[in-house]
Amino acid sequence: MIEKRYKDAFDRASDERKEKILEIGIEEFATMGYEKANINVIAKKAGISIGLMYKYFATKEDLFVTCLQRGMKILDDALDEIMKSDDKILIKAEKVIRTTCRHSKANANYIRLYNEITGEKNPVRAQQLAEGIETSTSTKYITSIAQALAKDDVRSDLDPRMFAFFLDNLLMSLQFSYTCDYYRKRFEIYTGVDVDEMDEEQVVTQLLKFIESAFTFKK
Amino acid sequence: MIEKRYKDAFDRASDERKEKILEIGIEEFATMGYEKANINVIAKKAGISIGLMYKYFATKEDLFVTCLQRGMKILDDALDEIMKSDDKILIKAEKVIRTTCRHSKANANYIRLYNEITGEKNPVRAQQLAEGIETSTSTKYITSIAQALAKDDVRSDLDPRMFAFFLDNLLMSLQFSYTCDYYRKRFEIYTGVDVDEMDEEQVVTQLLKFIESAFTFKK
Amino acid sequence: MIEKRYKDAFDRASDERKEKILEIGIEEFATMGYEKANINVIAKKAGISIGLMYKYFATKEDLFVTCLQRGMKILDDALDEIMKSDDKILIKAEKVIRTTCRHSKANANYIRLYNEITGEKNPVRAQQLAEGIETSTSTKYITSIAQALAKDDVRSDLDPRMFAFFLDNLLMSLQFSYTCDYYRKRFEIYTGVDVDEMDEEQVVTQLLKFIESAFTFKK
Amino acid sequence: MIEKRYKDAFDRASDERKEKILEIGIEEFATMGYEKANINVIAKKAGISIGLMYKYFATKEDLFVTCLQRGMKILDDALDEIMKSDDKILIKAEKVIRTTCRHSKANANYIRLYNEITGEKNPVRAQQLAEGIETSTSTKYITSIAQALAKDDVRSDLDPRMFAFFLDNLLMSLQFSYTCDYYRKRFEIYTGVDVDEMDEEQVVTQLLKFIESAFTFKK
DNA sequence: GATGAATGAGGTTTCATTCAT
DNA sequence: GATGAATGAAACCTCATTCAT
Repeated sequence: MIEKRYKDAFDRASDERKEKILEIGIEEFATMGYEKANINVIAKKAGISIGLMYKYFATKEDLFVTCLQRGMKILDDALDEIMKSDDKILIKAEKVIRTTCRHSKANANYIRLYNEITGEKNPVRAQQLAEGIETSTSTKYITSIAQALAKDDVRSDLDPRMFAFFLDNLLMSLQFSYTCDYYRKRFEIYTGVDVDEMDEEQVVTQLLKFIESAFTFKK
Repeated sequence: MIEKRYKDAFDRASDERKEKILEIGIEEFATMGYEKANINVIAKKAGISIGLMYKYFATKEDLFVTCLQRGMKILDDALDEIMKSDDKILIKAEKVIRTTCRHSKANANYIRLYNEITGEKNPVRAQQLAEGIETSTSTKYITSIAQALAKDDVRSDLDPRMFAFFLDNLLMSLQFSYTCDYYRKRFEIYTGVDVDEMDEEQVVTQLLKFIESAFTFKK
Repeated sequence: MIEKRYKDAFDRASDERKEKILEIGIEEFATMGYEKANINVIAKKAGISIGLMYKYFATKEDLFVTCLQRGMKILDDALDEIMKSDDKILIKAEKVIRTTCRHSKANANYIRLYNEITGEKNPVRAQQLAEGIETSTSTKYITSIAQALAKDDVRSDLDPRMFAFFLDNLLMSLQFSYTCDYYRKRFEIYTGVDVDEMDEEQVVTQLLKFIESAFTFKK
Repeated sequence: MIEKRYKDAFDRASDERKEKILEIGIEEFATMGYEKANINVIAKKAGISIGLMYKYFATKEDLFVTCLQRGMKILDDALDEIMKSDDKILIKAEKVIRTTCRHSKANANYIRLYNEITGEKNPVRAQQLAEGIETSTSTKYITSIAQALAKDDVRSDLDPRMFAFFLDNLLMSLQFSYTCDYYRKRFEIYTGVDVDEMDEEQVVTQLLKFIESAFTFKK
């Protein structure tokens, strides 16, 4: 997620304004979806003219990607905090799960934006987005697991990249279950409990048990 | 997914035509997404007039849901086959994973339709869709796991519904990784290999190991 | 209203079927208006196929006109009954007013059809319709008044045709006030009473008084 | 007829443009009728794009109502002028009739719009329209008559509201007879003269005589 | 006589983007 | 820098009418 997708003029805008535009944009894209979100409406809600919006962003897509980048950065920073600690991998895992639950509730719209792009139909855009978003996260997971593997903290017959992949699948699904309408209902159908009523501790404990063997099982 | 979303006239159409319309519809919705899919284009590709299309389906949404129902039925039938066997749960799991891989390749568009609805933003529709689609699958998983639990084939400190939920999260993520552009790239970023080049056996083995403790771990 | 606007096949249909088609047609045109009425819906409600409908009527307009003719004939017959009596003109007037009130309630849909055509925008069609419908009624009024004039029952400085015109204006407005949504509300705004709650006798009395001078005033 | 049915953007348009749009709109709705009038055509004739039309009016119906309001205001203002004078009621009546004739010729399209809504089939809309349009006129008539009644200028056994109602029925019918195709032909059938050839004085005189007793008759 | 599947032109409405001021 | 009026392509949906059976 390196490439900037806004025009120089956006840099020159006041922080307050930048903040507002992205906040409103995230809100709108998250609740309406990319296609149904209306850039004129976003401009109006953000208190700027549509003309100025186009001085800041060349296209609707650019605005969307910039909103997305902002959301992803916040999630990534949180993950960073956890992953750079010296905790044992099992402790890290617990922290990550717990943080995932909390963040999903606190930053629901960022997760919804993320969910939005997982449905991207244009192959080129999908690839670019995936590269920008997944590379950083995956690297952190893979590195952590590889380190644990070196320390013999993890069963040795598991491929660390596959391990990271499965782990992130579970976390991603959990995020969506906290934030996206379809996934929320699905969570309720499976567990019998609305996700907002669900005891967070229960989720953390159960998920940890579920993946326990990957960390501790020795042949 | 009980209620029919097509008009009686559609029942009276030839099987060949029904087939064609749904096939084209699935293709179009899967590749374009719901919003960008164009009913007039679907009608033209299916070789019927737009007027007739509306004799068959009252709205674009009805056509979409009918396409979806068809796709889901096929996936559900396949799952049924596996789940009603007497195999031990670990064998079932292996079969399900393997079938998931195969089906995802063979029926990519059905999975893409499924992916499409996971992004549904309208809460009411999202709930209806989730109920229609997830109930059947979840019931099968939960039942199988509960039976295994009764036979002591599974660690007893795991909630069967949570277990089923985590399991399905992994399978669902796998399906999308085989079929949806964003998830495919993500798969490659994590594993280092394009999903089409990936040895299916490797995926099955690694995923089985990942979830092994859930099935075998005893305190 | 001489010209027949249906095909020969309609004549050959059973009376029951003819009845049904016109009844449903009148109902539909009266409640939906000409433009929004749907000929396919009329056919379905009447229990015949749309194909057969077009065997009976060449166009939607022809069906409408045939429905209209039927409605007008019934109203005209009732008027005939009154006008051919030997009553004094003032008695006739009272009878006509009273009959107008009753008929408007009993045959609301016929009146609504009549109201529908008073808005006809095509000059040629408007003329044809007016000729077909108004000629018969106007002749009756004018003749009656002329006879009364000859007998000196009516003030002599009034033109009988103008007299008839004004009289019919009042009766027509009354009909619409009993049957058409806009006119009904207008009636309530003027009189303060919903037309269904209004005492019929009150209407008859007041209207008779209103036009009294035309009949009795002598210079 | 209080609530505004246009968007703020319409207020900001130049007077010339507002004028043009409403003028063209009135013309189009008056000659084609609501259903057959085409917004795209109106926009084109008014020299603006269809997109801008929808910046001014949210729906076709809103455009129609705004056109209607404009037409009604002009008619209402004219009536105001007459009614607020101190003339005796018989003089007022004469003036109103004469003005009605003139206005109907000069502002035929306004009257045609009015005629259009008297056929409204949707009960809720019909009521709203009637309230917006008839309340003001009826109040003026009823007040004037009640005042005359107090001054004993009018026969006392007539209900002023009924009186006003009958009076307006005659005037309304006259308006339509000058402007709407069906009513014009009907006028000719009754009087034997095309309304454009008819001497206005003759109409005024005859109508005054017709209603004379209401004003002058004493038991 | 009777059916109803089939057509397709045409209408309303949306919204990303441009550009003159 | 900032505005917001203006554009117009494109999408969904309706329905009178035809015609093969």
